[in-house]
Amino acid sequence: MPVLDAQVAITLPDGSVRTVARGTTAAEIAASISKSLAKAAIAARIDGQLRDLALPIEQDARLEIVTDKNEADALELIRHDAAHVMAEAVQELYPGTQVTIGPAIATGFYYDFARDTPFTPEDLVKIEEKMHEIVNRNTPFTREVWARDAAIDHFKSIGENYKAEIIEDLPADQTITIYRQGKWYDLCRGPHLPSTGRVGHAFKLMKVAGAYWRGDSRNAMLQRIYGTAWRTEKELAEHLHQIEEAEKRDHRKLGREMGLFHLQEEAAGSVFWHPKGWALYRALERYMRAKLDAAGYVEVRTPQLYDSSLFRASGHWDMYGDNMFKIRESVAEDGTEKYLGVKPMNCPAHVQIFRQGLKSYRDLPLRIAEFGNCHRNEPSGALHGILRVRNFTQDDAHIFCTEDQIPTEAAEYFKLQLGVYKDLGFDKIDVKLALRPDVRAGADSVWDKAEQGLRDALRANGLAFEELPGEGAFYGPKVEFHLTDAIGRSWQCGTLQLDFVLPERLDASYVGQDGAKHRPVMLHRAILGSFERFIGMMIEHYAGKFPLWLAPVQVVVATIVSDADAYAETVAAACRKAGLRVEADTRNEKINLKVREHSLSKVPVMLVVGAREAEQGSVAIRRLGSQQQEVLALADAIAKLTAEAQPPAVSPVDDSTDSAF
RNA sequence: GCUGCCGUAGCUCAGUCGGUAGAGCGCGUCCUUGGUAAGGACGAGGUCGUUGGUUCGAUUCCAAUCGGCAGCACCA
Repeated sequence: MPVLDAQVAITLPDGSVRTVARGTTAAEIAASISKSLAKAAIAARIDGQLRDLALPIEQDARLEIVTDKNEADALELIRHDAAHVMAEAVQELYPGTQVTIGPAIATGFYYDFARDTPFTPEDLVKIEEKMHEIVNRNTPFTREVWARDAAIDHFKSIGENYKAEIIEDLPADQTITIYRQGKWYDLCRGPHLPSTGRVGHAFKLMKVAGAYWRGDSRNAMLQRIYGTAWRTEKELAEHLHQIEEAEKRDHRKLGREMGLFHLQEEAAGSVFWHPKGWALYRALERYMRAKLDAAGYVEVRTPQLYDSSLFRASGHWDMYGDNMFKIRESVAEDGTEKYLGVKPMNCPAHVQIFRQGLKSYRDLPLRIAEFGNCHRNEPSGALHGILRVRNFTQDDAHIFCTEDQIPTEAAEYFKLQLGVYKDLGFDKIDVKLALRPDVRAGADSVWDKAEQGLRDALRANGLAFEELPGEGAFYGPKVEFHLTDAIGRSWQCGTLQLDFVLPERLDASYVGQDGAKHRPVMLHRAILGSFERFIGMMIEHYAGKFPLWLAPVQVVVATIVSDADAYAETVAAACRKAGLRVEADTRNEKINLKVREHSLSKVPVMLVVGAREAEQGSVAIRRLGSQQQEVLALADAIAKLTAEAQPPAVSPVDDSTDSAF
């Protein structure tokens, strides 16, 4: 056994080294540095690991004293401890409730409880009060190491079966630690703050909802209480304010207020696009079509209904049959039923187009695009406004190419896609690579190749990415593009999927230079994802205030006096002729009201006309959000607005694109 | 799909301890012609999500069902 030094060397962040007795705690070292640091200390970072202040240091180490200035660490600790405080509060108020897990999350924490009676909003108020009480008690968190079997037996004996189960499933070499706060204690890996008082009072319980034990829908449903917690009351207030701001942007609310679309129960999960919403949709579609044309895609249109045999062959019938809309077409005399399926994606259809006629390597890459209208029978609980619907249109395309062409095609796609996101107002994009799922088609060697292919393509294009094991599609890995919106929320939109499996299953082939048949590779790709979802997201991103080229109504001509009505119609007609989406507001209302209403409905430009403008043949331009007005001659105003309303840098349509059929 | 909550006028909501309902905004008509974020008066509008049950009587109580909201699960 090696002889242990009685002293250990502690390296502080400033590079200085202190020699202290073995077993000295970080708290003691902080105290030796300064009184104020000892007071501010909430945890320690020992060799990069966040640990308890009270943990004895047994060997040479780098040490950083964590205070609430270290935002990420402080929030993590406060939230995690708030979860413990909440669990204590719940068990104190509602004996018999079992605790399970309670982690810190992005803006707060939650704890899952097993209890037969549902928690009510009134219960949350009581729990919150009790939490404040526990924080005021300021009892220290203390760490204990328990023997595994003893811990299991103990938790079973007090009826905490979920806890016992958690311990049973911990790796054999894991130290079982228990944290105590006064009379209450919980199995926990730690670390924790020095005492409950350090949690502070900047927390609030937000909601209670169901959550499956271990996230598996086959398991019992627990009750999850969510809370938010911050370092200061100010941070808490800011967060609550941000939630209110997000609610104001809700696309369901704005969609109604702006007259864009509606949903109704007779067509749950499908969108009724109103004229204004459809104008927006068409503007986006027109832009996308021009981008695809310029990028050498060919556009197609494929059927909605297919014999089930196609989806059986592709694998979708088995994988996703429960979420497909199926129609029984006939029953044969022997009882055999024949089914049709409404297409839930476009890939098998595009393979059918590829398969028409013999394809040569000279035809590749073949980029088949479709604004593909799909139906998926999403579970009722999944539906959400127009963000998650049962009928949607993908900006879908499948690139049939050779393996050699993958890097170039991927690069072209990245370029196209990042340009589109930029044009649409998004410049923060996170890239993720979703790897093979447990249930999948295709041999592992094929998956190795596909995954590596995407990694290579991402690296070659300088895109940093995070890997997500198990998240890929059943036929191939996928690159996901997550956009960050104006208020910092993340939305998964585009994907690029590399697929060696479907061409095989649906027997797609081309004749190579060697005269033999070869399998093409398929790249599945979408930039927006679906128009419905993307538009919903854009409504929230822009808070309804779209750039001029996308705005559902670009211009409103508003009259001040009814004597200007005829002139207003002239102005509106001229705008319309120039291609602007325009409305004339000649109602017998005051200009104040008109300005207010059109401002609230986010119309970017108002052309105000009164007797003076009618007389001079001019318009007073008033921009949304500005009090300024600019009086211009009608022709000048139209020229100016028309120029501004141009969609961003769309190259002209290239009609010479080779068609393979 | 699961858990919880909810479904009253176009919208936001109040109300009925069981006796068929109200407000504001919006809408219509009229007055007002007003220069950049709400001018005024009057009026119309609801079989209280649907179906069934309990009851003399249900929008109110119960059940089922459909839909919505939050979260979970799912998301080719």
